This record gives sequence, structure tokens and C-alpha cells, in this order.
Amino acid sequence: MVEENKISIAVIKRLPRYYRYLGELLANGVTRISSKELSRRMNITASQIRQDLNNFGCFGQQGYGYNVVLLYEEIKKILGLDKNYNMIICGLGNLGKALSNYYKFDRLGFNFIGLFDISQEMVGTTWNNIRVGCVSELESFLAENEVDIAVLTLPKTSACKVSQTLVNGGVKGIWNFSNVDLHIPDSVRVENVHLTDSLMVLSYGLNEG
Amino acid sequence: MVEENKISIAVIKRLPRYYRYLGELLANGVTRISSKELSRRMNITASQIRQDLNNFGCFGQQGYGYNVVLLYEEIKKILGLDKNYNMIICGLGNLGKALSNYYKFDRLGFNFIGLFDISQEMVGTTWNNIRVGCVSELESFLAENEVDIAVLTLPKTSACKVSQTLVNGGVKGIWNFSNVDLHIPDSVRVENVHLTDSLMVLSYGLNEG
DNA sequence: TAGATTGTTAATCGATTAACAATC
DNA sequence: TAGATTGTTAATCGATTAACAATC
Repeated sequence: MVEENKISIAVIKRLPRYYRYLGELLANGVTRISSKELSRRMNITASQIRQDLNNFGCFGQQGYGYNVVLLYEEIKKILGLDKNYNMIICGLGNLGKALSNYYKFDRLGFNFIGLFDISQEMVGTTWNNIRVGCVSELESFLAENEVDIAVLTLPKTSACKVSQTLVNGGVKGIWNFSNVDLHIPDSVRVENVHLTDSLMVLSYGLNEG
Repeated sequence: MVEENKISIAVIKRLPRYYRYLGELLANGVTRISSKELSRRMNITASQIRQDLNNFGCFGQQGYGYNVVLLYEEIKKILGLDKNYNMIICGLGNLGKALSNYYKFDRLGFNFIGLFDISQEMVGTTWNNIRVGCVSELESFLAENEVDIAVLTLPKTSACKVSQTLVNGGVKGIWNFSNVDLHIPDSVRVENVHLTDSLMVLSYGLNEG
């Protein structure tokens, strides 16, 4: 049995940044780039860039460097950005509303197909052309629609329970903005955005200069 | 000359999580906790907990463990949460508006004292009881007010330029939500929240099961 | 006192960086 | 061909885990 070559999370987290820089090069009409030049721009070592990329294949050419378009498209595929994803939002508070209106996600292939909230005031209203449903309808919605990603923007009190419903409903990934650690099976991917934690990291040592 | 014991960023990023779990214990009336029991709850090793904490001091007691209140208060201090911070938001799009209305920041000691936007439609409107000013007024505002943290929720086109104004104006930290890497002096702390990057990390390998 | 659990040193593991043969 | 730059192996560095003496 061949051991699946597990890519480290540190590498994966750097991929979007590579993708971003390559996109800029592309927009500027740059057709080739060496790991050395990219390292200068991104402020990481050329060694790391080459190591990172070679986890996924040999995209460069000795003496030449990397073809920008080709590498851009490869990373796009690696990140799964060549596919489309059905998304729902659970929790239409300020943050949920903001995310529902963020046009860029759509352009990247992440499409909102459902919005859900708990409060009766929100249910029935429309955001981004989608009617807000009640969280109680979530189970049947998941049964009828293939949902790839659920955005969890509920307060922590309800987030845990709803995450169970999402898991049972076959959601593949949860983008968790609620301030709890979800305890769900490894088969469902979780990406946390803990805003409060992030702000606390910023305030650490801020007055020491 | 004594080499300043530099705390690694990995450790710092774990502190808010410790703080969160200790807060829960506190709320549940738990008065003492061992690294072993905390490790079980947080799903990290007891060794790591003890190593992390001992970067900052000896807060435990052999044979007893850690006093929850005491440790909670210590981490609060370490994170700088015993102080108050003046914050402004640059960019009152959906995300900026959402953050301006997030009541929890205020409770943690992060107080909004100014809001700024580029668009003429936004300038003059009121959010969270604060009048939105124009970004062109930013320089004079920074001269007259001590701003600790600036939240950067502008599109990347304007984010770079505004970050310069913020640095020149003496801001200590920037909470950067814009999709660029800011090139500013090390003396100003930056904490990035790259939402698009985060979503891409989630979509990585999502369809492979 | 005996048991529990810390603080800390040592061992291990993984990630980053350096070096260089291969080759375009 | 000579120069440039990759892919990859080896060396280094740092972070995590294990072990245990100290001690409450």
C-alpha cells in the first residue's frame, strides 16, 4: 500500500499567496519568473518556493524558470479553483450579510444558493437575491440540494448544534466564523476565521513598541 | 546585553485560544485545572501547554495545577487585554460596516473613535453613532487623536496608499482585511485577515473526500 | 507521607534553508 | 557552448513531545 504523500498545512496555506502574486504578474504581462525573482517579491526564500511547488509536480524548467500562465493555472487546479462550489450561509448577522454581498466569491466559483437565520425578523427577507430561510428548514434543504460549503456566522450558542445538522446533511466543508472550536468528524473540513482571536494577536505587545 | 527572549508567533497565536477555554472554565465555576485536563479539552499536548505558559512565567503549582482565575487574568495581561485601544476603520464597505457594529470589540476594550471611507455617498452617514469621514481627512484626524489600531477594509487599490498615511500618522497596528501584503516598517504591527485566501485553503482538496 | 503535577531539560520530529548535480 | 535555474538531497534550524527531578 502506497503511503499517500501528505502535504503539510503550512504549504497549503502559502498557496493562495503564490496564486495572488502570479495573478499580479499575469496582469502585468510578465510571462516567466524565476524562483529567485519571485522570492525577492514575496520576501520568502527561493528554496521554499521550489520545495513548495515540487510537492505537486515539476512546473519549472532548468535555466528558464517558471512559465507564469502555466504555474498560475496549476495552482488554480491544486486549490480546486477550477471547480464550482455551492455555498450557504448560516447566520445573517452583520458579518453574514457582508459575506453574502461579497461579489468576489461568485467570480471565484463560490456560489451562494441558500441563506439561513434563526431570528423571525430576518426570515423571509432577501439578500443578494436569495430569500432567507429559517434554520429549521436547513435539514430538508440539505437533503434536496448539494451543498459543498457552509459559512457559519452564528453566535457560538447555536453554532455547535447547527454544525451537526450540516455534517449530517453531507456538507463537505465549513467556513467557521463563530467563536468556538467545532467538534465534527475529520471527513468534514473546517477552516476557522476567529476574528476576535486575530484582534487579540494584534493587541499582543502593541504598546511595547 | 541580554538577548530579549523572543516569543515565537506560533505561541502567541495559541494564546487567544487558551484565553477562550479558561474563560469557559471560569464561567462554569471551575477553579483549578491541570495541564493534563486542559490538554484533553483543547486537544493539544499537556507538554505544549506547559511550555507555552512558561514563556511568560510560572503560573502553576506542583501537585495542584493552575488556578483558573489567576491564569485567565495573566493571559489577559499578556495579550494586552487589560488596556483600552482606540480604533478606526478605513473602508466602510459591507465588511467595514459589519465590524463597526460588532459590539464585542467594545466590551474587550477596543473602541471605535473614527470611521473613514472614500465614496462620497458614505461620507456624512452615521454608523454605530460615529459620523463617517472622508479618507482625505485621515491625516489631520491622526494628528489630533491617538489611534492605536486601524482596521483596513479598503479595496487593495487604495489600501497601500492609506496604509502609508496610517504609518505616518503614528498608528501602532493595522488589522488588514484588504487582499494585499502591506509593505510598511516593522515598527507597525500588521495582522492579516485574508478572507479569500482562507476560503481557498478550504476549497483545497474538498472534493477528494 | 504519598500522590499529583509542575517547570525544565533532553529527544524527537518536521519545516526551512543551503548546496549542488542535472539540464534546459 | 556557457549561463541560468531547476529539482532534489543534505544540513540546519525551530517547534513539539517526552521524560523526570523538584516540590506542593
